[in-house]
Amino acid sequence: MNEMSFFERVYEVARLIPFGRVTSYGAIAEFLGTKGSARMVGYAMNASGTAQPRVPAHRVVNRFGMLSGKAHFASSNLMEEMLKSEGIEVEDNLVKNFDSLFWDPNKELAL
DNA sequence: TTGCTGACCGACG
DNA sequence: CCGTCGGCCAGCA
Repeated sequence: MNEMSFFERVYEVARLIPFGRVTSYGAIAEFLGTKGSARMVGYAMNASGTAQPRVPAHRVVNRFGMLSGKAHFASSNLMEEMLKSEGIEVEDNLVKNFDSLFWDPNKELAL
């Protein structure tokens, strides 16, 4: 469970996101120890489409709870639909109750 | 090999 | 308040 590439580590954390919860790129980056490299997390998500098992990239949003990566899904509305499917309310590309739904790996996992 | 890019974040004016 | 810029660093041409 090591020797994994940066991408795989991102996927690992992303898969740990509970159903109906969301987290941010920065939170994952911080958990991985590369806080300033939140962009890498997003970049990793870009390749998550080929990763297996599938990574719930739709549960990963930016710091404001905005669906910044929705444009990278198969359909522009797919991300929002998936979130709604989990009971997450989305309005104008923004996750409602983001503060309540926010899942911080640093806190929840807290090794 | 070097350089550009990027699903972000925080700081600065 | 709002727009702009730099930094972070792993992939890819």
